[in-house]
Amino acid sequence: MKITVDTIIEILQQKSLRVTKSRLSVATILINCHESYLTPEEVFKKISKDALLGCDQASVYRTLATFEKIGVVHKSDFHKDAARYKINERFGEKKSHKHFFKCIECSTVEPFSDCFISKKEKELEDFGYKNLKHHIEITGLCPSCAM
Amino acid sequence: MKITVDTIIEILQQKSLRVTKSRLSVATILINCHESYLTPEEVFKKISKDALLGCDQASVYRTLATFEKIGVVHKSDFHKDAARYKINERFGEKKSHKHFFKCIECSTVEPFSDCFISKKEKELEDFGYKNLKHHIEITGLCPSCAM
DNA sequence: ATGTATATTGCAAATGATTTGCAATAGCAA
DNA sequence: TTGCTATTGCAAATCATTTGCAATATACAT
Repeated sequence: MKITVDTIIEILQQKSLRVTKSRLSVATILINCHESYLTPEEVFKKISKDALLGCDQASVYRTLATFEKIGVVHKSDFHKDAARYKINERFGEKKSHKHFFKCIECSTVEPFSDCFISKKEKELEDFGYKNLKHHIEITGLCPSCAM
Repeated sequence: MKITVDTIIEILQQKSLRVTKSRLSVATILINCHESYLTPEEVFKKISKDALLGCDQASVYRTLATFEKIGVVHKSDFHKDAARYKINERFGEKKSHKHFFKCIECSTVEPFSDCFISKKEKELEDFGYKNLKHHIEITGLCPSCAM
């Protein structure tokens, strides 16, 4: 099933976590931005712009950490400036992931598709590892910086 | 060839970068710790303990950035708390890389071998990308946290 | 060797993301 | 509605990293 705010409410209740305005606000923003990773600050700004939503910046951080723990979002540490979070589109079904290329000269970050790691994950799962997500970084010089 | 302090001196001169006490100090520490990734702070502390070496903490950061730019070290952004640097054992010959597994519960980080990404890198090289290095992260729950 | 130009350093202060303490508040179960 | 306590908002604290700037050291030409 595709994740919705209602799904998140259910998951919170199931884990005995309270359904609060802060959590609903963060959930709403993440679900409306399903296509991209957002920094905590971006989430906070989007919430602040919406009259129906509201959440303190510190609580955005706390909520994102909670959401990561319960598997609702995927956290990426690749961008050094700030963490990025993205909703797990298909919570409980499939793992979401993204691959990036980062140029060490101009810092351009661009995503690319294709994935060779699923095999490794299956291996780890056999050893008892769970909820695996992966992330591949390739750094180097992009064509324009390489010239 | 295996990299040495002398190799680094040559590379610096070749790039018209000055050979300074700070750079030699950082180079010495990195080469003596070829087995592991070090944070800038760890590099700084090791330098401070050695009577023959010396470098301000800010210069450790500047030097590591310089070394990354000229390809002498590999920088890893995987650990969120601080960046990690490791000497490129075989500068100019082969790319170095490391794969990690990080448990989102206990934060244990453990390396694993095997690499599936070389193919993707070759593809990127055909498009003009250069000096490619890669890094694979798998996060999730390790066996003891998964129980 | 000596002088010169400037890259690099050390120091201290600034930055900026993230975390934390704590009192006030709001979910939720009874 | 009441009571318990998880969660919040606010402000201050943290902590890795960066930066401005004057002092210094390196590399190169004389």
